[in-house]
Amino acid sequence: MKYWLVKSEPDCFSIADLAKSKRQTTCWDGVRNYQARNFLRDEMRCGDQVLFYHSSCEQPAVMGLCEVVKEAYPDHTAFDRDSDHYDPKSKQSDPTWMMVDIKLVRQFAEPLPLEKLKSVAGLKEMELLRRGSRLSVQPVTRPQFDLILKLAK
DNA sequence: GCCAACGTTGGC
DNA sequence: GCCAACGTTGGC
Repeated sequence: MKYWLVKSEPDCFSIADLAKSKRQTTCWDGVRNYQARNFLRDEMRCGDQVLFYHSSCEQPAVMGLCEVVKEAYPDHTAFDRDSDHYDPKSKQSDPTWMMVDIKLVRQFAEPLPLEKLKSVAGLKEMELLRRGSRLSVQPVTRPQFDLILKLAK
């Protein structure tokens, strides 16, 4: 099993929005970065555990835990002229962009702020904390993942 | 294939 | 709103 962290701007789609979604499940659309796409497409498997992170907001934080419930399939928003994520270069016959479905497992009782993560010795190597890191879908190691769940209690 | 210009991300 | 870091684009 693998472990991941995905970023979302809460103004756009928050963990509360996920909690309100049908079956507490959403398609993770709009990823338009090749490295992130490759993780989604090539490595994410059903049952993988996913940390849900709020970015570009007042308090950037890990908000809860999700899991992958559907593996990669074409991101239809890339074909939609009216979508913010429209990409004319992605063709139905050969889709450039993919998405997975994730389901909420549980929201943390308290957000686990970025500021806190920075102070934890065992998380020094996290991709999230790397200077200039912008990956919106990123792998998390098992020890990092376990530590974050422990901190979230 | 290089690299400057530009656009985006995301913390602060 | 600022700005550093990064990714992409496109001329050459």
